[in-house]
Amino acid sequence: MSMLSPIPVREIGLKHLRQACSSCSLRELCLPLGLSPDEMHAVDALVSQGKPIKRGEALYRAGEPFRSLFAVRLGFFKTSVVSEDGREQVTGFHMTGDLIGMDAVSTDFHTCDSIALEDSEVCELPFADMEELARKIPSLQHHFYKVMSREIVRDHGVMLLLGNMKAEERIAAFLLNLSQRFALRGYSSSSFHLRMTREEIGSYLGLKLETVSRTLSKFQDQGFIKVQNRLIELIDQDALRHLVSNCPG
Amino acid sequence: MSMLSPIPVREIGLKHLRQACSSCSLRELCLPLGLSPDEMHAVDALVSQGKPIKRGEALYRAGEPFRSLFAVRLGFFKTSVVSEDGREQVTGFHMTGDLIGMDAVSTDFHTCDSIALEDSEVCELPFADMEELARKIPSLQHHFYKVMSREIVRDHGVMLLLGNMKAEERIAAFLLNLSQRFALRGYSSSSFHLRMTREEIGSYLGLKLETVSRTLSKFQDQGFIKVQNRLIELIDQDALRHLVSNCPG
DNA sequence: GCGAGCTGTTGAGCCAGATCAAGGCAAAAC
DNA sequence: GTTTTGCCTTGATCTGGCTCAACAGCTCGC
Repeated sequence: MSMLSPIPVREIGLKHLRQACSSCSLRELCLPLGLSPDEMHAVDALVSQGKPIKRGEALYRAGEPFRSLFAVRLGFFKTSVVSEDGREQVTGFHMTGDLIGMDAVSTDFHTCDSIALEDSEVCELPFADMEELARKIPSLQHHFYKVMSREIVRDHGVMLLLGNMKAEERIAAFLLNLSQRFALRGYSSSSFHLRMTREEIGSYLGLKLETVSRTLSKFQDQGFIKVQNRLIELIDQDALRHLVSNCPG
Repeated sequence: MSMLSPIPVREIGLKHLRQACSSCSLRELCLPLGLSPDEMHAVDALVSQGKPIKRGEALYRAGEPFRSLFAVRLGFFKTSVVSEDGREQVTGFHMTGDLIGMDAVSTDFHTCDSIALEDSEVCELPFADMEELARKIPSLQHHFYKVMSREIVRDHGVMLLLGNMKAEERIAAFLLNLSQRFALRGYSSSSFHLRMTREEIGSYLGLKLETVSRTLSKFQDQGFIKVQNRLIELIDQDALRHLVSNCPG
């Protein structure tokens, strides 16, 4: 809760705080623009809202059968894959409005774990039903193609980061990316709370937690940011941007 | 041409060696199984076959408007993204039967370059038309979701490799992956020709070309493989597999 | 057939980031 | 309110892969 919160709560059932996509302020993040009232209603009928996930709990785990995509309504998730020999790679951090689970379409089983990093709430989009509905609503069909494509593009960006960038550049890029995503959701872009540990940041960026810690301290010494545990304040975003795009030497 | 070649050539037009998906031996790689003859015919009507791309030429480049996905019919491609400051990251190598260009759906512009590493041929799948057809053919709609999802899973695998593995493990994984993909297409899994330079391998794996070269030499010294320029022979696949899954220490 | 580039190999030395180690702090548990 | 536990920071040292450099072998154009 805070700047983003204004999701009007409308009670429909007893068990659920059931709440329609049509009245959700995150609509434009999860769904295509320009749905007619009828179409919107059809979507509402399929999506179940407001499933709570406690901090530390898994929304799903690798190997579980796939049924639904999930939209993060509130909170923060990490997704990660684990190799046979037990090494974890965080593949993404996901916040309000993000759609997750697309990797599971390929095999009908989830291929990664999705863990809540704070108390969260998700909406469930049964994929088979959505696919059927998408056949009647071209923009919905296209939307899902787009969402998956966007994930591919994002992954390519991470590959670029992991394959080419130095520790400082990675961290700077990471902070700027978070900042931008918070801004897009109406939160402050210059001051935010990290939901993940240094180790999780490191796993995502291909670094050890000590390197993450040291680099943040260094940025603080240089006056680029202020770090206080998980509270980050960006003081000089331009300096960070400069680091990301000018480092190659 | 060689073991995979038996695509019967059937002339339809004068300009094109037009050839139907319905009679293409790669069908099961590009298209869903179980299409009816009518459905197959509808697909044939949309897909234009046999566009040749010379070695070194671009199939498309980042920034170009998106119109179609492409199926590699013959040959070998690399795709790569370039950062603002000019660093290249190879995001994938693509061979016969692979579908490429999915990243472009998100913005309607291509986000990466696709370069032929040998003389190649592609089929063009106009995406808007395919989407429309997919509304009438559920399995086709699902197929494209699956293909994109598979790309996401693959990318997560690369992220794991780039984030966690050592040089030797990366190279071993790379060789095994190529081997497996050649096998799937009816080529030898133990002896193949690399279509890419050491530098391109390095870019894909987040290593410098010297490291790639050294590691291949080392594997040869250890008797795991035989290297003769771009010709690779896998002598002891188990040793390579062992490297990939047992290295963490 | 011959020279000019690419492409690949190998060596020597160096450095960014990993590893190992020791504490400190803050929130949760008891 | 104290202990526990997990998370973070910082220092010292080590090393895998990078950098720089020299050269060898192919391939392609002429």
